[in-house]
Amino acid sequence: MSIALQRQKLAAVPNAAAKMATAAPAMAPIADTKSRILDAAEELFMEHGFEATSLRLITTAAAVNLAAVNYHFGSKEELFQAVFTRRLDPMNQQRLTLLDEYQKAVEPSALTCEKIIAAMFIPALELSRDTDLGGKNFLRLLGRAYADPAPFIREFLSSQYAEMITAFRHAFGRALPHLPREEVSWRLHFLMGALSYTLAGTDALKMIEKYHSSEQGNDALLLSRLAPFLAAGLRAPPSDGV
Amino acid sequence: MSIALQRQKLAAVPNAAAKMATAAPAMAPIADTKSRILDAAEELFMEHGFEATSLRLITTAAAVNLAAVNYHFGSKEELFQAVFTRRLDPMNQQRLTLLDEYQKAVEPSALTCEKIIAAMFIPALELSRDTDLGGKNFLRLLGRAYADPAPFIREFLSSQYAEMITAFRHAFGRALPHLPREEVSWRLHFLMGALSYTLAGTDALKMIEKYHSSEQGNDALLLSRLAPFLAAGLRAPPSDGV
DNA sequence: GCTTGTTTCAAACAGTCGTTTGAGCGAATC
DNA sequence: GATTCGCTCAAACGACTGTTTGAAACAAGC
Repeated sequence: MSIALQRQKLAAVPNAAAKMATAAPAMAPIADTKSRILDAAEELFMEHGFEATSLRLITTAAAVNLAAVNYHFGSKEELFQAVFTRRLDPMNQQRLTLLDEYQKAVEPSALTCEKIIAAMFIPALELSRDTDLGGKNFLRLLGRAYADPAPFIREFLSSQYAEMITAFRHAFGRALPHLPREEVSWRLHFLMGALSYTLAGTDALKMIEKYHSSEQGNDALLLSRLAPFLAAGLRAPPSDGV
Repeated sequence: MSIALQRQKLAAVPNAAAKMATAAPAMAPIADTKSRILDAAEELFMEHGFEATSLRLITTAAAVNLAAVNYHFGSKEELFQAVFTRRLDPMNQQRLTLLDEYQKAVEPSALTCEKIIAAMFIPALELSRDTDLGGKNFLRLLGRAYADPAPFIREFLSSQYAEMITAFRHAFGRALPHLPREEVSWRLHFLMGALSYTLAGTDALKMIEKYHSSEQGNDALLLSRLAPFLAAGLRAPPSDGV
């Protein structure tokens, strides 16, 4: 294992350089091995889960050799994490940027709940709209991962989310000054639940198909349903203890 | 496979009779093989998921022979379903009974959203309070299963839930007559999301520990946080399209 | 042309998986 | 007392798992 990792790490920088050099002159539309593996893994992990997806299934779908996964990523677990970082990192960064942008526009007052919710959702929705490569697949995969108790998944996700959650809890705290901080934490928790469940489940997609047969703007529709529901919940009077 | 199933089905009734006969005179506290398997499976499926939990792990934890699972349940999938039916069936039945009871008390007017939410949550909370055998384990397992895309899990769950969901959608429709039926469906969907995420995640338990160090009535506390949030969301003015 | 370094390949590794088998157990039935 | 029935047991089945290996393929640098 350590040998393979050393191999990969040593290879990393020269590999990237070589990729750039060949990518500039040639306009071959076929993705490189690493990307093909990531794409296939994203879809298959979503479909079958982590444990039930074998490397042979992934490498066959990606049309690469079985050993390529261990060569490029080190292990199956590291491949799984790479699938997440590729999309999650930019998405959470975009959320923070958007939140900051909204905040600056209304300074020095606080943002409305609807605005904060939009800052959380729009990057996720844009990702799912980005159909060039399985955005919807990824959101469903993400929703699955939330419920996965595997330690390496939970630790990885909470570290990826820590910064983003902190910023949004702060924003909601400012938007809801009458609410105890503890209550804010709880409601942010419920909000994340409704969000991940909606984005992850196949039910939401079925409902969209049922009521609005494949028209464009499904994601905007989803937001327009979800935002009023959540904003009203956030603004509810605090519970009076037990 | 079919032979094992026939075996099991033929054995079912005489087995139960023998159990009753031996249980009456002897007061042995050790559960029978079938229950021990279900208990161990419930905890281990929750901890590791379906695919990552091997039958050898389950049978070792239950202190029974490896072949006992296939003998008593037919297959690993059928064991998984048996784990769910044991708790889910009574819980959903209790939800319907409670909803009916509440409804009769206020006839002919409609129930409040809070009452309907309580009818959904109290049976779940009572199950988690039932510490004699892993109630909390089961709710977390259930939350995981919601996000699982395995066809046999999804079909099984939606068939188990169909009757309950229909009844509650009807009740919410009566409680919110000004809301379009489509909007009611969406909000029930979001409600289920916040619920399952809260009950399934380890985060909720951590938050309870953080704010209220292991006092009794955690479940009531959870309900008192969740109900106002959800009820306010349900009563929000309908969204005005996109 | 030769060497170096990066990537791909077929093949094998040592395990684990769910399931099946047939022998054996104790208790109930005739 | 012999037989049947429900149940448990150790052992094995073939299939599949993630990972490793050493040899080729290929392009870049001297």
